[in-house]
Amino acid sequence: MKTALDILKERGFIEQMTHEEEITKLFAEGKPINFYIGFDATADSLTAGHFMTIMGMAHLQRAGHRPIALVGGGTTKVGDPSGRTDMRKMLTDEQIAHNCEIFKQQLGKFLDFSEGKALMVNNDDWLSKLGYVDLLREVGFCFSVNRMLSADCYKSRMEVGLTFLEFNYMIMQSYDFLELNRKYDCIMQLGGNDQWSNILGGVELIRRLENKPAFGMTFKLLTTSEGVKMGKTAKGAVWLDPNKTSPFEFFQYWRNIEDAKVEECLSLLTFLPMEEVRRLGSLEGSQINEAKEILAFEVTKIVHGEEEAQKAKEGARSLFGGGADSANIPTLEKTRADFADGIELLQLMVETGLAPTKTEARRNIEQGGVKLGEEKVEDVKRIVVLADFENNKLLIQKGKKKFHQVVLTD
RNA sequence: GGAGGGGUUCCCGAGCGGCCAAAGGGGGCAGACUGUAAAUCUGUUGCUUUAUGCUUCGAUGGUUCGAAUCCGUCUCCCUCCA
Repeated sequence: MKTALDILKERGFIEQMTHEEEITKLFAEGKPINFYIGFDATADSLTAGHFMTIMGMAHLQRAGHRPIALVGGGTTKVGDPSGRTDMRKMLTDEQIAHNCEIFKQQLGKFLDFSEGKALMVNNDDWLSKLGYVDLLREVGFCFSVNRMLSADCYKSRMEVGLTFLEFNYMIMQSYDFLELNRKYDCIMQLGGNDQWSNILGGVELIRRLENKPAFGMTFKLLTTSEGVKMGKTAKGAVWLDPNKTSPFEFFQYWRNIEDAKVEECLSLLTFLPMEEVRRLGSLEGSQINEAKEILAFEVTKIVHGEEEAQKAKEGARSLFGGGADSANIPTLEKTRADFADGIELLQLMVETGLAPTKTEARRNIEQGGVKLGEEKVEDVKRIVVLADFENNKLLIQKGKKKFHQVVLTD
């Protein structure tokens, strides 16, 4: 009988764990385990980066364990220095509270919170109430500054500077674990591998203070083969909020994943059985495109629902397959009156977001990268007029993969 | 608190009175090659009404025909001392 741990291991989630033998035994007993993962509310949406972690939680929940999703309203006020070479921008309390609300809603889509099958907490509830001296006396003596400084998450900051505020982050996170342990009997903390030292802090704190077992595990971080964190683009993160990253863009992100990462992504980001994952991952040459499409579809389905995933898939197929059905690609609505005198193509490209500025749009045209429908645009000063539309639609293509359509609405 | 060093375009980093919209690298974008992949090669990379145009080199005030470059003030960061 496979334990939840076996499943996570088989799918390649696990990077490190604190007490492997004990953890293995614990899972083998089959009793529900209360575990937690924290999400700091640094932005107004979760990202693709969080998604993998959430999948880990979902697998554990499916196996009967109880996740505690912790939203870091309090820790965000401090700012995690892990993996950063500069200090985080300070957010206002209102922004943080706002972000927390959004995180809660989004998390609710991926985990089953009914009938106490999962819990949602906000560490601001207790961290903000801590008294400085009380905290120092309660947990301060458990932390060795020498050891903290040697922790990985602070190393990168030793040269450029680390503020006392950030230095305390580890203590805050450790305190969270202690609090959850006391209140909800939470005995395990998971997180991305960059959280390893923060997690260790909590595990050791509980073991010392409560004299009880506590465990930590970290998940592998998804990176491209160059080692760049996956889920990031030049424009920023790939968001789970459809208003920040449209389902179509989201789909395309995974559709364009590099060959070498297909199997890993299928395994970590979908619920497909492992035999299927391995079969798809072993496809070679252009056949691997089939696997990429399945990956993109499955991930989009989990995040945005089956309907949106289907639309994105069809939209992509028609665009790249040369079909004419462009119903599901990003659209800009315009009225006929807007085109009375025609509109500069440069202007339209900026409005659709295909180019950030007119200069950039001009450059794209000069370099031969812009198409109107089937026509390659040669003239930088091209004016778009009603006659360019077909069935009230006009497709603008920039480069090979960026499409946007303008639709006339009257 | 004292003494030094520094803040340059998305990032790193040169420039130290005109030849600077600012070297080089990274990243991005476009083109070629392809499989909506990777690698490679080429071009490009402040903005606009493309011009002997406009706005940029931490902020501000000055010197100068002319300042990223010199001077004053402010601000932030780093190192050493206390």
